[in-house]
Amino acid sequence: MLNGPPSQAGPGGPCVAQKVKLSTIAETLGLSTATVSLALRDSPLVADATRERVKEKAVELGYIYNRRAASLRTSRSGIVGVVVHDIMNPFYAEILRAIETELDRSRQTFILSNHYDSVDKQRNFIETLLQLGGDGVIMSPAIDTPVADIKLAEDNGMPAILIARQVPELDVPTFRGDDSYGIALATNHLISLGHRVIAMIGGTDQTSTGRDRYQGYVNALLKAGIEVDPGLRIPGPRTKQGGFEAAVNFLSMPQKPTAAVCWNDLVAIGLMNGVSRAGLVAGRDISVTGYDDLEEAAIATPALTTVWNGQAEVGRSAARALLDKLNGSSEANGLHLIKPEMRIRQSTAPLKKD
Amino acid sequence: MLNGPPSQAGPGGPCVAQKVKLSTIAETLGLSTATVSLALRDSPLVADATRERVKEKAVELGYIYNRRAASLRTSRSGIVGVVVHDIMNPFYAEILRAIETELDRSRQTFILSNHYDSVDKQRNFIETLLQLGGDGVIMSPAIDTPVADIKLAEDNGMPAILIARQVPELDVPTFRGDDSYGIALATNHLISLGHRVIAMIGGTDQTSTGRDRYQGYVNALLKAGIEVDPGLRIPGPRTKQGGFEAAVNFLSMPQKPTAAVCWNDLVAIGLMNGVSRAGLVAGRDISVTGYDDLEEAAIATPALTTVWNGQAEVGRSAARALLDKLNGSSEANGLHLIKPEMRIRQSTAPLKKD
DNA sequence: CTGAAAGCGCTTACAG
DNA sequence: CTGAAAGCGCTTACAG
Repeated sequence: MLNGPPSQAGPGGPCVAQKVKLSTIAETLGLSTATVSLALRDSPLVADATRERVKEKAVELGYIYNRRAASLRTSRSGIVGVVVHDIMNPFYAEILRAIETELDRSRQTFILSNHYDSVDKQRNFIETLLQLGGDGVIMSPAIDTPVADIKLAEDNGMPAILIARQVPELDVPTFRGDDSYGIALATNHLISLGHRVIAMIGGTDQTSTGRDRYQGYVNALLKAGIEVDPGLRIPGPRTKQGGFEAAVNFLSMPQKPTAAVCWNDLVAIGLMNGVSRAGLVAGRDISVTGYDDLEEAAIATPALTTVWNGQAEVGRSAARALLDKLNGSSEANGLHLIKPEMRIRQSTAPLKKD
Repeated sequence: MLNGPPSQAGPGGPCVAQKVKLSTIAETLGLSTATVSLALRDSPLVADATRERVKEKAVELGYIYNRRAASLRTSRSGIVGVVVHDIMNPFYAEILRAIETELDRSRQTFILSNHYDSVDKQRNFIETLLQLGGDGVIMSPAIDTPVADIKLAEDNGMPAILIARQVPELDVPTFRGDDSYGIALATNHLISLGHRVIAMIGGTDQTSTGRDRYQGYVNALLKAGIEVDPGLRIPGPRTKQGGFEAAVNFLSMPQKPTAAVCWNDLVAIGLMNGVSRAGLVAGRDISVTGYDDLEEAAIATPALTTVWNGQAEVGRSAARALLDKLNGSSEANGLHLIKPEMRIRQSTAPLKKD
């Protein structure tokens, strides 16, 4: 009992039988927990030699910092929540990638969730995040998100940043593309190629994005003196499947559209696949534009003419705005529109006169 | 000071100036925190009437449960970590969707991360998860994951479940498809269509999956008495881009392959896009098989012949295995192989005799 | 430069 | 059925 080997130094290095905590290190080294705590966080208050001793011992003992305990004390958790419609959608995935890169740099952990446009699922996520003491939340709000749900976060000290979509009457920082302008770019491009009967495929009026994009299409037509025919609109899911299924409908329209403005790249690719089952090739028999300029757009066949929508920029800006807010500044309130740009590839071509 | 209105009951309902905690509810109601705590968690120890009063007051005050405090006490956090190569890859996204569904049911929060095959990023994630007191981790291990990194989790009471990939000499529950068997299905399918010069596109030997798939392809050829030509293999990224770029290489092979077994659906779709730029159509001029049966495979053009790889099943089983472990049972150790199945569509066709 | 002590907001025995 | 008290593992003033 008296001179046996110290039980800590078992064979095999950092073998954690009893949980190692700050106080374990403190006792082993004959220091106070205060000093150990400061040393581990590189406080200049601690002597260099002491800091080294502490850090070495921490590694040796396999110490694991308990962030729950720390954040209970400091009320900063290092957790940021991100909730979007569906991370499987490459549009959001590209945004997330940029957010991840930015948050990693600040050593924030991020918690991800889909809401699939369920307001309940979204509120649930916000509540969980609050319970975990989340520092902030970046969200692409679900359709019909009540202002109260965002306020819930903000009132409890968890700032919110909005991406891709907007909630009316809310002054939180919001980053998204200028949809109305962007879709007009695509529509104008088709008009300049001689097209006059242009369908609009995909999307709904339930989101601000959906309304803006339809409006942009309508405006561009009107400006060119082309009559707007609501029958040329096929609303629907914003997915490849949605575009694929719209193809039959598109091809059987009595107005015989020669071009399609699609809600996004996914719909456009699906539509191109669909019409090609009928032997038609985009860029030859019909013209198709996408929206977003996903990484995939350039390697689609034919390569997709589309509108760059700045996913990476949206993600990066949103993350930075949040980090800024966490550090006390808050200049970023309000709407930040990113200017879309045309990307002309092979899926559009001049109208052939019969 | 004496008979002003109580400061809690400000106008506008649950307006949280001071942070509302358990003790706030307790004081307001003249109860102890113990009783309030039990009431909120539906303990049968508490009288029904008391429970109702507590719950109503909690809502009224806008109380937010502090999970950090609770988990500091109970050492269960309700957090599960999930780390995969890249959530933007639909293969993983489909697995994640199943995991999410399963964990939601048990009210576990999940934290997601990509490791992009960086062992450091992966270890970092595991450490963060430990610091947050994660209950468990589901991972598709990065290439060359050291056993020690998994042990780090397990030794600190955080069980690990492996998906899609394996770490040698590790007995943790592992769920994946039977790659060697599955790729043989695809190869045999092409052989039965008369193909003899069959290329293998994409993948590397650095993952167990990569080795298994190449081996399955080799085995199928040998069994059919076809000589294996290593020159017919084009290793590469497992992405659409990778398949797209392999097309040139594939078309210029001196052996003139008539078919391609692709590492996965993404590579296959990329390859089909690539060869179609040269005017060749899969299912007519060449035959192409994919692997995974992503949702996208069925709507590709041409619809992709592929191998169902059970993503949803992998995700569901992994999540259940983890939940079981957290509840004390641990029968699921070791490897669980899911049997792949052939899905024949339009991208493969009988060899045309010239 | 280091230590003693209080406290973050819960839950858990233990009493009654 | 309810309450008083200790403790989870940190950090933060405050002393020295």
